Amino acid sequence: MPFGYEKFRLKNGISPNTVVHEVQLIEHLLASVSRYHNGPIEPHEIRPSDIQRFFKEQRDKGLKDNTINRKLVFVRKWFDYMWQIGKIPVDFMPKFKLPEKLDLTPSEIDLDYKELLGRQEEILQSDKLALYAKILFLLYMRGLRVRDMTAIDISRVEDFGYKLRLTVDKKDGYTRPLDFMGSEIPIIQKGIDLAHERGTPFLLASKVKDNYTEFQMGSLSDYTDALAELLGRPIRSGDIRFAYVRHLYAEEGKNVEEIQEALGITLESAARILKEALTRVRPKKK
DNA sequence: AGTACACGGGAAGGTCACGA
DNA sequence: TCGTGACCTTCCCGTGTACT
Repeated sequence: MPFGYEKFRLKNGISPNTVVHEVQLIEHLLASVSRYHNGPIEPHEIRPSDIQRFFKEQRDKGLKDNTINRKLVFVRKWFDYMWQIGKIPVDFMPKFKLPEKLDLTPSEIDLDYKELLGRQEEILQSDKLALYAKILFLLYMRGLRVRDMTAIDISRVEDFGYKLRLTVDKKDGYTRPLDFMGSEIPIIQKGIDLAHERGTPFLLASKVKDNYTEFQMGSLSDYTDALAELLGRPIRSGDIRFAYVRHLYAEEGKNVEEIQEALGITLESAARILKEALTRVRPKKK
């Protein structure tokens, strides 16, 4: 809405979800500045001090540095657009600095992959957990990112008898083989059967207006909450992903190339993730 | 190698349909 | 009509990758 920004962003292929947040932030900013000046303000009248004040307000609300940083980026982006379309004569945002430096260092991950693995059987056999919760657990444990879980195609399954292989086409174009063995097989098989029954190609599906579509993000918490309760710890794909990579390296002795292969990512990504995994993940010491 | 950036993950909580 | 599960919305913010 702010001066055609929404359309502009959408036209540039930015996902609607993101645009909504960007626009919202800009609207908040404009409202805040106008409130302070006791009346509507034109974009070219906005001063760096207005931005400073806005972010002080944001900070006082208790927002984390990362959020501040992200919002700062949104504001920058909008100013650049406003400058491009000639609505403001000068764009001061590239030089804009907040009074305090933002702390963007990621937190430590307190997670022992081996311990989690030790509880897998309990999860798979639990009669308290829905099928999807069990399938999700298996996917999480393989270090999948959620966005790669939501559209797993069951037609890409191979049955080797002793193992079931699902080939996942990831959103970034790479593919990722997932092998399931032993007691994992009946769980995945049930998921595949259910998908067939529902007439959908997705291992995990959601019903939207009487049609089964790819899994909806919002349903995720139903299952991860149940898992979290049983395990007594939150289930976050990022954390488990890092713990998994650390496990592959430190416990299974895999090298970077093998990790790259296992995750279906580039070598650079594998190296970076491994580095971060080794610095951030703290498995329990007994 | 460090920083900037794009945008997707996920927590919280709401709504709605359905069966007991 | 109450509980439950499936789906949906909103908002905060962390992660992966591109850029310099």
